[in-house]
Amino acid sequence: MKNLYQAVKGMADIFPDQARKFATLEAAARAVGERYGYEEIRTPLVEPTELFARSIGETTDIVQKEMFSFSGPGDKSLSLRPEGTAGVVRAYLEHAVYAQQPLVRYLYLGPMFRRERPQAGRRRQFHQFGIEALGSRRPAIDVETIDLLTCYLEEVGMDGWELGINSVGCNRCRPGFREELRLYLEKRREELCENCRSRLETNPLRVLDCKNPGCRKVIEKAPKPIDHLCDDCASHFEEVRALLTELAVPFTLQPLLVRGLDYYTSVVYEIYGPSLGAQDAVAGGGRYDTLVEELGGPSLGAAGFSIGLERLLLSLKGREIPAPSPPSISLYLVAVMEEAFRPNAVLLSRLRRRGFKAVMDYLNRSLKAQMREANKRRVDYVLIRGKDEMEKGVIKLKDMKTGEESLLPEGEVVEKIFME
RNA sequence: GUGAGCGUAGCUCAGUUGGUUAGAGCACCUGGUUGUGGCCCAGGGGGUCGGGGGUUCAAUUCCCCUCGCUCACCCCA
Repeated sequence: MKNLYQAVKGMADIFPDQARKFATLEAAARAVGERYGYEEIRTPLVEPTELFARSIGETTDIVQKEMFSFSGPGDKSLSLRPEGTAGVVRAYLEHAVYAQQPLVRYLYLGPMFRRERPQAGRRRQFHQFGIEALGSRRPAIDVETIDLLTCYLEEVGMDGWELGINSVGCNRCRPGFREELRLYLEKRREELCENCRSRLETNPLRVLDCKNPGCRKVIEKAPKPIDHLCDDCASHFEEVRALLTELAVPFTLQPLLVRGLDYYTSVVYEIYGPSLGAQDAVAGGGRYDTLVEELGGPSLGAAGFSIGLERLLLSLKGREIPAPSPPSISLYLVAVMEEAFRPNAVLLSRLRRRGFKAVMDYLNRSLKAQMREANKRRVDYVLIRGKDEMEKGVIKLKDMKTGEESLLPEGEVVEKIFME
């Protein structure tokens, strides 16, 4: 058979094997989130393109070339969300949550979309778990989110991660720094890659992040944001580091760390995973103290992070990821003859409602084939109903581990299983 | 957007220096017990060798184009 259709490039089908793992990561996210007081919020997958352009930044790669955009009603441009923060802040403002609660903690889970060329650890549709704390400027909130993140990593069994942090300054100190950096880079313009030359005009901070060897050399001696912080930013960053140290959360200062989303201010950080190769950033986050106001809301502090589930799974590869729910006793119902099919179907429903994991055959297969299937499914018990059982008004219960069989009235099946 | 690699069965892959019915392992189905699983045995289904064009008596194999996938750059989760 030839396939008439195939999945859109970069959009993966997630089959049960893999879906189980996602479910586990998601369950852990909610569990850890709850302990820290973060509650789930679900916002639309589609938002006005302008929302993303305003928040993430007009000049960022994400906005300039990675969004799935299309025209909605009234020719208004809409986009599939490339990240989660913009939508959460939009919802927060639209419903004036700030007027009801001075500090809110949100958690979100779901697919994000970016139109990049797919490769290891990168899909066009990928999944993130994210956290947003809106309403406080205290360094302790930054630390709370980082603490939550590292707690989550521990919870899902990841080790070998590294936390890199930096401060990129706020609206007060950044413009001055940006200009100083721009002047410095301008002088050595010839040594920069083409990409960085255009960044010079649009977003000079991004040059610090360039991996091009030529640019690296220029960057070495470039002014760093951390040396140009205003007093507020400097003391904020100091407090964050002090608290992290006190909590024994290991981190390294990375003066060149600048995030690719423009809304970040002050403290930023990334988690690097082991054995991830080129795409080693598993999670990223930071503070965004001006975004809420820029989107038309009150002036208040906020911080958050997001973690990529596909990448987390990649760095967890080879590791046991526990099933999200404890396995229950499993049964397989065998009908030896057509007349047994209906009573089995009825019993099947009853057993399921009693909490058993139970299935039966719907392909009119032979007894042998049904037994094979039961075995393949590794069920604990098989219930067999054929001519003999029908006549005697009983059903045969077979313990697949021991091979032991017993005849008993249907009503006693449940008791019998629990007794053993 | 740029570069590289790869497309043979559901999966993992062999093979064809151009030549009749293209193979293996796993998976799937049936049977070996008139009503019983695993192991074993026997048999079976399933491929226009990614698609199109060219060269040739003959192409899955050679050439060209195209599509798809993967990886890397870029950027990010």
